Amino acid sequence: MSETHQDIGIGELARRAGCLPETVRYYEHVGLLHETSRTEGGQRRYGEEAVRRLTFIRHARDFGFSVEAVRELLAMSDRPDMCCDEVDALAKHHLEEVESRLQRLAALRDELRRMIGQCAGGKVESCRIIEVLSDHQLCNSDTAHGGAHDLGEPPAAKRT
Amino acid sequence: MSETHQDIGIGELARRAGCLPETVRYYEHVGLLHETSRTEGGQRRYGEEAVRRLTFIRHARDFGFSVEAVRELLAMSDRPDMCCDEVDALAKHHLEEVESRLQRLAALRDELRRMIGQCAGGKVESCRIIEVLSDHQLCNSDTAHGGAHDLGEPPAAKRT
DNA sequence: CATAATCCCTGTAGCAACTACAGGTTCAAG
DNA sequence: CTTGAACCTGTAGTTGCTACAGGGATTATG
Repeated sequence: MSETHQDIGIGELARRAGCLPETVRYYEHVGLLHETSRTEGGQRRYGEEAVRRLTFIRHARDFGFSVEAVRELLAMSDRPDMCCDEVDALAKHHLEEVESRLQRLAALRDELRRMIGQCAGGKVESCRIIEVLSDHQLCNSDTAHGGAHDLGEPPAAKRT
Repeated sequence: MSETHQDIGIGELARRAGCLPETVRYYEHVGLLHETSRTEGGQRRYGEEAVRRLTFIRHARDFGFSVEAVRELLAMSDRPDMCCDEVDALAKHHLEEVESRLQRLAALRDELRRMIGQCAGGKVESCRIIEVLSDHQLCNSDTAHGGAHDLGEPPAAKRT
């Protein structure tokens, strides 16, 4: 029966959405979260609406939507009367990207497997892995893993 | 019959390995490429060895190896007498990461497809996509796409 | 009421792995 | 000798946060 209006702090908000207070301030900074009311001492206070909005953001991010895409999704969900074609288009576009990343990642996996499978375990001198990395010709160019830049490296996600 | 020693510039080197001069300087800065000889005017000159090394680096990066991993691979390929077990281990570890990313990406794709498939195309108000993003309960928690942080967003790769 | 234990504030710097300038120098061709 | 391309260094931007530093606010306890 408490906490119905603007009575939770940034830490509690973050906890409820599964992120850190820093992330909340970051979202405010980049405009995904509106500025909220403050206590006399200047500390942010939030209500249920903020919890929903932040949860939406986190969830969309979990789905791999970029912050820019989330901004658009939020703008759309703020206008319930609008036709959801744009939402649909955004999601479909995102799906295409995910599928393309999947394909290239799968090709990469195959190459890695092949490479590892061919390593006989001797000296580096004759290591198939080093060889393949040295010479592009040696790998299956059909499945062309044409660069992994956009299939993403683990950005070292530490959860405290 | 020319360019056998140290007679190509940074631009040509970059072109041959399929990257930008800035990238070459970056690799030198972080120690993947050794410092090279300079002209009297201070411009870098490279030879075939640099081309091979840079190609190796780019190829390993294309395979998704981090710069740190590439550093290790380079160190190993610099000692041909060593046993290639470590190379093998590094590649296998990388393969595992790729496979785990693949799985999560596939789960994500399934969720996206489901979400999009359920969108009936009316108003945002009743859009299934917005609903799913708003409420985690609505998505298939079994295939738990537990956060896409480490499956990677396109880092906005613009090729000029 | 004092004090300690948390919380929270702003602002800045850092991560990966580059890319993109700005403002100046050098090189190669004509 | 002059033009224009290539090159130099150094710094700032990108994405999406995370991690401080050096304070102030709030809350719980003695």
